[in-house]
Amino acid sequence: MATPGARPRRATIFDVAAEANVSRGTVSRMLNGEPYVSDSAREAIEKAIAKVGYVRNMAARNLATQRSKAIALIVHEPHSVFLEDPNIGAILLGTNDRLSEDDYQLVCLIIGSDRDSARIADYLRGGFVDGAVIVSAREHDPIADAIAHIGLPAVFVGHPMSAPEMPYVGIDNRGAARDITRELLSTGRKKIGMIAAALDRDSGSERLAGFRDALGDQFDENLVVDFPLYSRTSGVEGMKALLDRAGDIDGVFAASDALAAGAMDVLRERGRSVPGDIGIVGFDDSDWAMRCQPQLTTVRQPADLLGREAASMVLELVNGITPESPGRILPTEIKLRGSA
Amino acid sequence: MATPGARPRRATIFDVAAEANVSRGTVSRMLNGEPYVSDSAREAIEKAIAKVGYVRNMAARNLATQRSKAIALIVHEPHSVFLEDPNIGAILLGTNDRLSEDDYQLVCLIIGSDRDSARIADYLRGGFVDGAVIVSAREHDPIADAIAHIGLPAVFVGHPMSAPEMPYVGIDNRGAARDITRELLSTGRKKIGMIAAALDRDSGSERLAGFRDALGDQFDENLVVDFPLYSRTSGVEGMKALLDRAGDIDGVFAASDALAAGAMDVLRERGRSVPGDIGIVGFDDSDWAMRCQPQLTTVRQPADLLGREAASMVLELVNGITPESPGRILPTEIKLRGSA
DNA sequence: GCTTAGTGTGTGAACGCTCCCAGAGATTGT
DNA sequence: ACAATCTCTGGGAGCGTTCACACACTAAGC
Repeated sequence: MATPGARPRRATIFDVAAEANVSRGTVSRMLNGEPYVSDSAREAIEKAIAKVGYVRNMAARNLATQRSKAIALIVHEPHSVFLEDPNIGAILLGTNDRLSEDDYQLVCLIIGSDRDSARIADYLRGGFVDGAVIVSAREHDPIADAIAHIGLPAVFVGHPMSAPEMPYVGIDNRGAARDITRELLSTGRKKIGMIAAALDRDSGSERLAGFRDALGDQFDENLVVDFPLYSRTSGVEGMKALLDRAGDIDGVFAASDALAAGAMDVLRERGRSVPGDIGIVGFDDSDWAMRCQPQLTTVRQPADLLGREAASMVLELVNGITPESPGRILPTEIKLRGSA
Repeated sequence: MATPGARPRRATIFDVAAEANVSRGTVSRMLNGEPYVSDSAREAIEKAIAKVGYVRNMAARNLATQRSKAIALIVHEPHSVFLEDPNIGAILLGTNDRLSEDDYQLVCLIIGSDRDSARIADYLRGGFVDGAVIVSAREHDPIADAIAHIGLPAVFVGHPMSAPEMPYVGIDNRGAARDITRELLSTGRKKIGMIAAALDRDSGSERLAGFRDALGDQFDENLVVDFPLYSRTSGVEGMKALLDRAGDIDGVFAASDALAAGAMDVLRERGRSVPGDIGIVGFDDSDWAMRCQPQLTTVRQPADLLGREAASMVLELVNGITPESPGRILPTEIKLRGSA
């Protein structure tokens, strides 16, 4: 119904060629920065392009070259987490920055529902993108399977347990969790619990493993609670549960800053002082950490660099370079603040 | 330098046609859900598609149809704001949801630098998308100009002052600011200041105008401070400045919740009680509002619906339907909590 | 003066799809 | 029984590129 826009016909490479009195081959070579274009031709083409207002038709180019110069960023999170999790935003920006250096375009695909999953799998198959960066894949993620099946160059942020052979970039969640738990131990805490989350993801289960590593014999399964999401509300629930189980608990490792923030709210409500009565440490160094009172001792993870590195890797894959190692681990850093 | 992937040649519509013993015309009709395809043909084609593993090549389709079934979401914000502002995420998700209902794909384009601007303008011209939703355009935004020039169907979230004739969806910032300021007045405050921000955007300047409306004669220019960004740090600075200018100030309208949160941190530090000594109201009803102590009285704006509505409008435009009114205003709601 | 190599240019043939038209065959109306 | 209509199908043309090849011209090299 009604012609869409009825925009004037766009100028094509033919128009430019005619205007510049050269052939389309020459125009194409010039456009692609290939050698063997004389100065006079170059100049005439530049003038002609400006005159007829030519811009490349990417659909045609994609069809002819069989590539799109676009990379997908696939985020698989329910809406609430997408909004709350600052890491995702930072990864997004890091990826975008790196891709733009090579004139690749980032295309964000958000999986909220199963319906999204199917459509996005089609999209990936459809040749719209040359590669993908996948954030926060779960175990048995249908998208991860689809990508493997299509054979699309892809890099995971985080190390998916269900596809350990795929290229990934991540942090040493286990080591970092171990280190920050030791930090908590070093303040003399005796009864330390953990609010864990997202055990269906590598980050979640590794952080728990690191916690266990640090505690060794002292590890008490009863002092670990876990939740599906790294959210503040889970932190609230988790802290309440821990206090119920052990009123004399004096240290808590929360698997994310948001969890820690929720936990601290509960403690404030119940009149327990932090770090006096109980020490708390988090993970992420997100803006939650700075907003807590006292500010949170936590693990800083370089989210933007994770994005950059993932982008670099996927570009390598797209260009047929096999990375020497399938995974890259970026360093983390403990940020000592007041909460422990 | 190494063949990219060397993936096996993908099945085309020809392969399907051959396998099903029909012509590509019939396959195409079937794929596009057109009438006049016999049941036997349909069945044979379905089998053939499954057998050869066919998926449409979108680049080819786009070239033939001259449309892409994709809509761009253009976010023009420095990185820090992108990460902090919860509205952007909600708009993003709302837009994505609406588009997926019509099987359109959302493509996020983030403008961080000028370099991005140029590349994105090219991208938009390149025929990758059929339309665009633009979030947080500034005055004299180069992208807005580019879009107008290309003639791409576009809808703004917020009402850009430099392009008032463009379709947009927004809220009544001025009215809402007036209402919440009156709320503050109704608690008996006498000396009310405002921490304004982003005056180069409609949201910022309209909120200031609404504040002025509500105060009428009592308006005191000296009690207004303004900042470029709606950020917590601006709120900290702003509150300090206001206290310097008028130590007896007893009410503050912050143009965003993040600003209000910063202001409340300063007040806590200085030992002023909220809402006892001073009443504070914000704007956005973001998660900042719930995290403040006490929780913030604020204006709820339906960010996800803004996204949905913008998506609906751009889909109409793409389909050649001219919206009856150029702009749509969504209702806001005052959330009374404890801060005023 | 004849090959050889290096530059620069033009053109046909894809790329994989949709659109459109011609036409076959079945069904209906008079 | 013949025209008119409706349903379904096949295939040519075109979308705007890139790519590979053929060719023309120039400048050396022997």
